[in-house]
Amino acid sequence: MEDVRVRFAPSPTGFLHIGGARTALFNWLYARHSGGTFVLRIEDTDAGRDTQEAVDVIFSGLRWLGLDWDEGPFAREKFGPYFQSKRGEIYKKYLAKLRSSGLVYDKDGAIYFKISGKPQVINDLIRGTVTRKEEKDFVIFRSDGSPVFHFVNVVDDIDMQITHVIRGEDHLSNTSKHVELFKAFDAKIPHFAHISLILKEHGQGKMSKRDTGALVEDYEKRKFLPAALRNYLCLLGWAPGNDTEVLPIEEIIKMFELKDVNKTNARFDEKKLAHINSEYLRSMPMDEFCDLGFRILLDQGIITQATDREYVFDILSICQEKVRSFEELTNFVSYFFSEDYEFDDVAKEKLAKFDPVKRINEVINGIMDMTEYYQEKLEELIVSLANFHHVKTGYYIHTVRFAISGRSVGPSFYRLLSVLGKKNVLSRLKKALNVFR
RNA sequence: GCCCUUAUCGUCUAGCGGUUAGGACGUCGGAUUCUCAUUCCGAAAACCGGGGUUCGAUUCCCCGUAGGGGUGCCA
Repeated sequence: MEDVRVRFAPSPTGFLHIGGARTALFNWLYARHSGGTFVLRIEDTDAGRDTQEAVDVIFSGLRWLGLDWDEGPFAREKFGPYFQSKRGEIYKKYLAKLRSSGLVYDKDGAIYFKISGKPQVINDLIRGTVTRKEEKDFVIFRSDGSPVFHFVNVVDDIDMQITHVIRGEDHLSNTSKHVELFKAFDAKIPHFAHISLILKEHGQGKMSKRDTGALVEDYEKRKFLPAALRNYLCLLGWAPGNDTEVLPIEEIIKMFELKDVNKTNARFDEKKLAHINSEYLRSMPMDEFCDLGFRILLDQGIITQATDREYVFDILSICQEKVRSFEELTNFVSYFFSEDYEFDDVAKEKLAKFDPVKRINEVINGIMDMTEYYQEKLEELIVSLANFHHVKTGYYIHTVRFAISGRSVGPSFYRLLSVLGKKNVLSRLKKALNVFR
C-alpha cells in the first residue's frame, strides 16, 4: 500500500477560519490514522495581500489546536520550499512541459490552458463519483507573470507527491480543472475527499470571516480549551458511530475514516461547543486547571506575580467544579481578590426575609469565638446557630455568602469561608452590615 | 442563467429494505444539593414533497422543492 501523504494548503489571508481549521484537522486525522505524512504548504500566490503576520496566524492556530505537521515550514523540508511564492522556478519548469505538449497558449499577456473538452470523472472518497466537464480554457499565468491557484495547486500536489487531496467542498467544481491538469502532466491523479462546508450559525450561507466565532483565534482569546474545540470540530461531519461524543483524540485517530465523513453541510453550534468545553474543563486534572487558571487571572490583571500563589490555587481548586468556562473565570473569582466587590441588588432583596443583620451579627460572634477555623468547624457553627434559632441553615448560608461575595452564587459555602480565611471573612461581614442599613 | 452537490428532531448526528427511528446539545418538567454548577429521572421534538421499484421503503431510482458550492488574470 502506498504511503499516505496529505496536505493542508491555506492561503495566508490573515485569519485561520474555523472551516479551514477543520480541513486541516481532517487531513491531520487521516495522516495520523494511516501513519502517513501531513504536509503544510502556504499558498501565497496573491502577492498583494500576503504578509508575514498572516502566515504566523496559520502557524499559531494550528499549533494551538495541536495539529502538528510533519513537512513544511519549521519541519522536514523534503519537497520544499513550502511557500508558493518561492517556487517560481518549479512552476516555470512545469509550464515548459505544457508548452512542449502544446497545451497552452498566450492571450492578452496571460497564459491559458487548453481544456480537453471531455467530461472528467472525479472519484471522491466522500462523495462518490462526480462527473464534470470544463467549458472553457482557463488562465494559469496572469499577465503579470504570476501563476494562478489551479496551476500551482496541482503542480505542488504532483511535486510533493500528495496522495490524498482532502479539502473543502467549495473546490469540488474546480476539481475538473485540476484533473485536466493532472492528465496534462501525465501525473497520477490523487484521491480526492471533499468535505462539506460549515454554515454560519444564524442566517444563510457558509461561515465567513466576518461572522462571530468564525476565527480560531477568537476561541483562543476566549480561553476555550483547544482540545475541546478540536473534539467539537471532529463531530462536525463525522461521528464515532457508538453514541459517544467527547473522547480523546487518540481514540478519534483510531476510528477516523474518510468514508465515514458526512456529505451534508453542518451548522456551527456554539452551545454544543460550550458544553464540550465544560466537560473538558471538569474532567481536567485539578493541578492543570489551577495552572491554566492562574495564568488567565494573571493575563487579565486580576492577580499579579506578587499574589500569593497558594491562595490563588486554593480558590481555583474550589471553583473547578462550578465554573463552566475559563471565559467566565475572572468574573467568577474576582471578589476573592478585592474588598470592593459589588453587592447584587436582586440577591439582596431576596435576603430581606432572613433578617440579615441579625444573622450576620450572630455569625460574626460565632466566628470570633472560634479557636480553630476550618471547614468542619464552620459547618458546626452554622448548624448550631440554625438549631438554636430554629431556622434553616440556608438563612445563614445565603446571607453570609452574599455578605462576603456580594452575590448569591459561588463555590461550595464552607470551602469558600475556609479559603477566604477568618480575618478576611470577619472584615467582610462587618462591612456588609452597612449594606443592609 | 448554467454546472456540481446535499436533504433524519431547532442544531450536530446514528441508521445503510422490515426499528416503539437511537444518541448528544438546546428547550421544558421533576429529584438531589448550602447557592450555583454537577448528577439523576422524565417530556416535547425529525425521516422535505410527489411518483416509481419492492410483499414491504427513512433507506434504492426519477421528478420537483429547498439548501450549499462553483461559474475570476481570488484561493
